[in-house]
Amino acid sequence: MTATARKSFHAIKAEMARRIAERVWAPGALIPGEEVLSVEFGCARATVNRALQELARGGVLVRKRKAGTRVALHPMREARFVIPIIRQEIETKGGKYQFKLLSNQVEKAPASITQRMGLTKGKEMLHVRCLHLSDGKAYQYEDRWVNLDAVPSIRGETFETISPNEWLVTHSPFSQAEIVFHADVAGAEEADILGVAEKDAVFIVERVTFVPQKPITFVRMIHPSSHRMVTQL
Amino acid sequence: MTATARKSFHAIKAEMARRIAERVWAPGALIPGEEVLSVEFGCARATVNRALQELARGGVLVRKRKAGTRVALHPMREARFVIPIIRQEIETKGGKYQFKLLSNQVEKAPASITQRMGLTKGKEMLHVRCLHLSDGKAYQYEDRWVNLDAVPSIRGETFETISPNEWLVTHSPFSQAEIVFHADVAGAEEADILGVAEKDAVFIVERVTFVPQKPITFVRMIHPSSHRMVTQL
DNA sequence: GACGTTATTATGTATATACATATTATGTCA
DNA sequence: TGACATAATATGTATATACATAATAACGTC
Repeated sequence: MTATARKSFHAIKAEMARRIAERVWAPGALIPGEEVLSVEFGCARATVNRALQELARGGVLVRKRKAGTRVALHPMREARFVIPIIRQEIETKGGKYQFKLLSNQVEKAPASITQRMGLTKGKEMLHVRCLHLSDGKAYQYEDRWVNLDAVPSIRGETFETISPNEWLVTHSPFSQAEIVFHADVAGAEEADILGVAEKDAVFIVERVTFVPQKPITFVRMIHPSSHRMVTQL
Repeated sequence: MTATARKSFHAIKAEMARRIAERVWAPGALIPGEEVLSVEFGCARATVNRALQELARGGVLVRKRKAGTRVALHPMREARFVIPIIRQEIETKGGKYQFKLLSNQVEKAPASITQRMGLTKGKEMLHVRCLHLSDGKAYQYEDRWVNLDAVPSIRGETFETISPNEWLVTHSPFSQAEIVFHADVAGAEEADILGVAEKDAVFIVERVTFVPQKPITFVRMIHPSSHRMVTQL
């Protein structure tokens, strides 16, 4: 008991999660303070604190100084999913990854893009379009605009061996992003590229990445309706 | 300096995040050890450890015992979104929430449902369908199946004042869930209920919740194509 | 009783220390 | 040289202690 039985915060966290799941600690109820729990679990307060903080960050507990800790009334639990680079995503699913460059040129960006990135209308940007395939089948159509002021060195890149996705990941810093998911019907061009029927449903992910005050890239990723985005919690 | 300048792990984390974002610490590079960093930042190793651990959990760092800490080569950053209860989601967006119960009865569940939940084929389950509205406009069509063995007390509920969503959140435990997002075209019934054209795109979220070994509920939530799911990271 | 001040209290964070654990590097022996 | 035991090392975790901070409760004044 003195040697082996050092309680880890993992065990304590799990036990507390169990109590919440099984309603030993009901939603909205105030749970014992850290001091009390540390005595109950036979460990230091810091250990209980770590367990409680992690649960609070997961959204199942709500903590307030002086007021104490209570079980979240509406467990607005957070779903977390990883946003891997597309090649990894495909290879993880067991597919053979390939990509096809469709176009790569500097153009005046349409208002819908510049507005989204907070840039001046009609700005010249790099426009790259490519198709990512899994086992030879269209998996994602990527339509990307890159702010050349932020990443000037991308200008000469041919993207023959590396996708714009990976190039940016390894060559450009970024610290913030906004991601939007939605559904739409495929336009004529999209349908043609993805090899689906026009007006078929598509799953769209749009992402703007930037460092503070400086937009880097806007990308619109379009998946056929067979695509599933899955997460566990 | 002695009193005020106690470095918080927040500040250290931010500084390290900056170094990663600005490529002072390049992708794949090994960064200094905790001991070294604690000297540099003038704080305890535990403080550096906490900052490093949080960054590692966010996916921008990869840590391995003995091997050290390095900047993630492919920042598989995780997007985290909160899954609030639908009423909160609508009210947060500034809409007036209402819901309409469409049906509520015990039926034999179709194979697609029982299979998804790991239950025996043809099992009797509670089938509840309802429509959530924002400012009077269809926002989400909810089609739910509840395992009566897991939540027997739901049998008598009329859902006149509370939605099945909220009822379950407050009356049923759950510890795990699987969530799937995808796009599809609206079927005739869905289109009718949501008030959109048939074959229009819809955004679908499906969720199975369960406690270990015991499925609780399967819900299919269908949004019109105007729906946007947004997250920042 | 309304209102502002002060005490109290639970959580939040920092620190020094100690030991645990995983993994790599090294050294020894056949 | 190769296999295997051993040492070295960076991170992982626990603990006691101390102080910071936010929010409530208690109190006293007007």
